[in-house]
Amino acid sequence: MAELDAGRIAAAALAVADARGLAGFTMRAVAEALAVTPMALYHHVKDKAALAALVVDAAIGEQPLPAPTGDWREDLWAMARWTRESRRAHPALAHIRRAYGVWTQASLQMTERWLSLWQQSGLPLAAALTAARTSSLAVVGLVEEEAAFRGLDRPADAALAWLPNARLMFDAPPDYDADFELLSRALIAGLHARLSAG
Amino acid sequence: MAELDAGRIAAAALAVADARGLAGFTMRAVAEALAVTPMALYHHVKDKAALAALVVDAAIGEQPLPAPTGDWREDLWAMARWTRESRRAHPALAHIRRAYGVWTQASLQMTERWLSLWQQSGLPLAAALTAARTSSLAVVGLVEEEAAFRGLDRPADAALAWLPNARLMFDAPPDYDADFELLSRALIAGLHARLSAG
DNA sequence: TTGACGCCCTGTACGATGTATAGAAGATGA
DNA sequence: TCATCTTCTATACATCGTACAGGGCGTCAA
Repeated sequence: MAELDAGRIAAAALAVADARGLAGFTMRAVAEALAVTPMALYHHVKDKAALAALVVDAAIGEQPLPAPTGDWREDLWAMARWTRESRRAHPALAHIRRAYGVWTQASLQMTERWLSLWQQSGLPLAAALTAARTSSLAVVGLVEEEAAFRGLDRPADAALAWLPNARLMFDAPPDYDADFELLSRALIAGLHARLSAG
Repeated sequence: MAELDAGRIAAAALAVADARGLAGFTMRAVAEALAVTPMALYHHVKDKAALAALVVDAAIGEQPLPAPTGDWREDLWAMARWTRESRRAHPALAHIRRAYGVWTQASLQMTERWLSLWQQSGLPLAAALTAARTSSLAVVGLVEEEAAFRGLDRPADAALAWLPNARLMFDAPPDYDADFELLSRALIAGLHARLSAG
C-alpha cells in the first residue's frame, strides 16, 4: 500500500494552498487533491496544525538558503531577500504560518544562519543574539505585513478626506522591491552601528 | 428597543477576545456575552470580518496616539512604542487583525501620523513616503512577530542538537523591551541616514 | 495453507461555526 | 386602527475539523 506519505501530502497541500488560498486550504480539499478520504491524512499528520507545518516547511525548503559569500553584510542582505522571496513564491503561506503558529525545523535553521552571520560581523555574542533575534523577526514581520498591505483595496475617498498625508500613500503605488531593499539595509546598518558602539 | 449598538458590541467582543483568544472569538460567544441571539449581531455588523474590524478599532482607540513633542525622533520612537503597547494590551488582537485582514480608519490615522513625523524630519516627500510605509509596516510586523515568538515553546533538545547557534537563542530569555527599543531606534536612524543621503 | 495481527484507508457521524431566511414583538406615523 | 419599520428570535443549512468503528490487504508464525 502506502500511497500516502508526508512528502506527497505536503506537496499536494502546498498546491491547494497556492491555488485556493487560506480559506480553501482544507483537510477535505487536500484529501480530494490526493484522491483520498479526509481521514486518511490523519495517519500521517496529527492534525491540521501539523499539516500546516508540513506545508510551510515544504515551501521553505523549496529553495535552499543562499550560499554564504564570506561578506557578512552581503550575506545578511541575501538572507533578508531570501526570506522575502520564499514568502512571495507562495502567497498563502504567510497566512497559514500565522493562522497555525508554525515554528519548525526549517525556521530553526534560518535562525541558526542569522545568528552565525551576525557573529561574523564582529559583534560580541550577546549583541549578536540580540541582532539576530530582532532582525529576523523584523524582516519576517515586514514581509508578512507587506503581503497584507498589498492585498488591500484603496480606502474610499471619504475615508481619506481628512487625512491628507495618508492619501498620498495610496496615490502613488509604491515600489515594494526598492522599499524592502532599502529597509533591510537600513536595519542591518543601524543595528550594527548601535550594537558595536556598545 | 435598541439594546444593541456598535459600541456595546465592540466592547463585548473585545472582552471575549481577551478572555478566550482567537479560537474563542465567535459570533455565538459574543452574542452570549450580550445575552442576545447570534443573529441579532447581524443587524449592526455586516459579517464577522466587520466585527473584527470593530474590535480592532475599539482596542486601538482605547488609548490615544502619543502627543507630539515636536522632536520628530522622539515622536517616531513614541509611535513605535505606542504601537507595541496597543498590541500587547490585548494579545488576541494581533491574531484577529491578521485573520481578518483588518484595515480601518484607526489604521489610517496611524499612517497619517507616521508620514507627518517623517516629513518633519526634513526628508523630501518621496523619501518620507517610503520611510513612513516601511517603518510602520516593519514595526507592526515586528510587534506581531514578537508576540508569536513569545508564545512558542522551547524546541526539543533533539531539534536543537545540530544547531549550536540557535540553541543559544533559546537558552537565555531575551529582554524583549530592550530589544524593541534598540530595533526601533536602529531602524529609524538607519532609514533617516540612508534617505537623506539620497 | 491458515489464521492472527497490524497498517492504511474508508464510511459515517458529531459538534461547532458563519450566516441565509423567515418570522414576531414592539415602536412609529397616518 | 392599521400599516410599516426596526430590532431581535427561531430555525436551518453547508462546511469545517476530527472521533470512532470498521474493512481490505500484506506479513508472518504455526
